[in-house]
Amino acid sequence: MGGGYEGGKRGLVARQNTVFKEAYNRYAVALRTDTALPSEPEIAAQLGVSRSTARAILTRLSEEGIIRWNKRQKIVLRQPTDHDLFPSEETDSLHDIIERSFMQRILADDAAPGMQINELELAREIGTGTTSVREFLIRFSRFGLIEKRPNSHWTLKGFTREFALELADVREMFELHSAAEFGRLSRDNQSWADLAAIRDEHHAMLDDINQRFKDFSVLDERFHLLIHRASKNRFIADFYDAIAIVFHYHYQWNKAAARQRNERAIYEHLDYIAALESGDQAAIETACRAHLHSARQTLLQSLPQIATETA
Amino acid sequence: MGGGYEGGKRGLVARQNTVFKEAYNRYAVALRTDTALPSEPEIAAQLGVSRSTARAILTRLSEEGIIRWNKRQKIVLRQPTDHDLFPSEETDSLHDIIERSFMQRILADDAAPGMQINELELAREIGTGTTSVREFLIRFSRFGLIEKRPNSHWTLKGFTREFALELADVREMFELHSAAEFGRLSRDNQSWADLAAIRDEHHAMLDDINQRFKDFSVLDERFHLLIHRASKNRFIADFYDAIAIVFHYHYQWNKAAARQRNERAIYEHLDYIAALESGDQAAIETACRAHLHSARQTLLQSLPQIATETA
DNA sequence: ATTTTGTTTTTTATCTACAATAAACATTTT
DNA sequence: AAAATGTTTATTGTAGATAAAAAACAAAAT
Repeated sequence: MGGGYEGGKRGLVARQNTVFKEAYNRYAVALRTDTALPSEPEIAAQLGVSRSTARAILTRLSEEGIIRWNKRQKIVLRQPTDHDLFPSEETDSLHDIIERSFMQRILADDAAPGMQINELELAREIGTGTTSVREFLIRFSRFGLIEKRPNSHWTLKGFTREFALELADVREMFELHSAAEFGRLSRDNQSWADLAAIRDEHHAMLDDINQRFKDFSVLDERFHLLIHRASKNRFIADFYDAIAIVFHYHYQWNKAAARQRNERAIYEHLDYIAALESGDQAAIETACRAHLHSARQTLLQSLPQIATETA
Repeated sequence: MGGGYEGGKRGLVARQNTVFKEAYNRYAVALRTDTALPSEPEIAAQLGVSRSTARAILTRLSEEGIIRWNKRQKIVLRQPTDHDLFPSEETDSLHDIIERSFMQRILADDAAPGMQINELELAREIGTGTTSVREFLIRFSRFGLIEKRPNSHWTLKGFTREFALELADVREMFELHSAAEFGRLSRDNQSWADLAAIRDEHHAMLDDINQRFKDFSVLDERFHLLIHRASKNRFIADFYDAIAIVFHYHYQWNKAAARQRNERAIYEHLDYIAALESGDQAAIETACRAHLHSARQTLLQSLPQIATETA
């Protein structure tokens, strides 16, 4: 018996076992016939879940005849098939479902700044309870795209020109600070190796730019994240997390001129990386400013042309 | 009948009518015998509540014999006494109660960094439901003093030296930016008048420093808030809101050397204000840096001497 | 003695319900 | 006609309940 890890229909149940299902899928696809599995605590650590969840996974694998399990002996009997896995709709965490659904709505063209957001309506549309939606909105409010008046509704402030400018200003302050800190890291710091690896990936992407320009945003995020981590400042790190999420969704729906824009950004990154590696603070600042300036232009150009915030 | 605005004991009821009670008190104390009261929408606007709540207030005032109410005619019959008002425990919003209670706990000496925070325990201690505590913690997490691992507990990161240094770094970046923006405001902007008023208040406080040094923190907050508003940047404004709350509670429990510290800060503010009024960007930067430097020292000295964050 | 498994307890995540509050609609008064 | 009052409806804020997931405790195996 799985001890409480039974399935159920969304909306009728206190909590979905998405952690279990997602981890089950992850573990199942990595199984190889005839191998022996490690101890329960080790499996739990590998998957990043508790031992209770790891045991639930083993229980189900055993029930499905994928492994033979007897105390310490856990042997893979057969390779799991696609049929054995949980469908992807059941493995997404509720938070991710709400986030995706909400971002689609607010980045859609008909979401006008000033529009009010209704918790119950949103919950019904997503097929979830109001508490989860509320908590999501509270967390999301730190990104500055929505705002609430107490005892009243949330208001969509929107992805406007004002928002983009305010975001760019803070981003520039933070990145100049972080880049300077990065330049001061001792040469045996792991970050230098990571930077070199990212540099090489930029070159590789450039060699095949026509095919790969769509992968740039992931690389871009990793690069800037690496720089921001050097500042060892939780406020800067948090802010960059926020930026990354907003950009992730924003650029997903705004792919105009991506190839040219990305190619240019790659060259700027390479200059920026060279400056960092030189350790020359003046050169770092110059390259950082140059890149930030064009990143700001890119951001402004990607905005819907009408959106101007209403007070 | 108040139409749903009946009282009840906390914990047995879906929602406390603190908005009503707080607004009732606020309105009652301002009443003057024999005056006539304005229309319902106007009362609602004065109090910053909905007309429904305003009507509930009028209903109760009428029931208590404080006013005579007949449609448009609302006449004050007698001055309300202290006995007519709701006790202060019933007028605090749940959010404020949780905030106060939580800040007391985490700034108490026995709250060690790394300690885990239990939602249910906290809710029981405060006498509230878990949902409200959860939502509070989510909102509070933006201040960087607590952190959560999903599906697991919150961890107290604590008011440590690392926290203070990271806070000070961001604060300095933001304030230098805001001060420069302030210097660029056109001379007819309202902020210049506000600044002059605050300057005068500094002088007044200095004249009577032995009595009034305890009021400095309120003035300090207003001064810096005014400067930050000049940047018109939501991220900067939000960050300063966070700082203000943290400082409010922190300095409330750390009053050591307040007189001398505050007197020095007043002089620095006056230099800073003079620089702003001069409009000379170099002078502004110098005065701003000088004040921020000593504010950082003050903050570091106010820390509990042991607290060093554990990874 | 330490690690692993077996079992129980604690805590979080989420749903639902309902009073407080806001907002909308309808009627009356100026 | 515009503004005020009267009435109804919609929405938010909070408590309480419960399954999932984590964590703690206990027994067994190396």
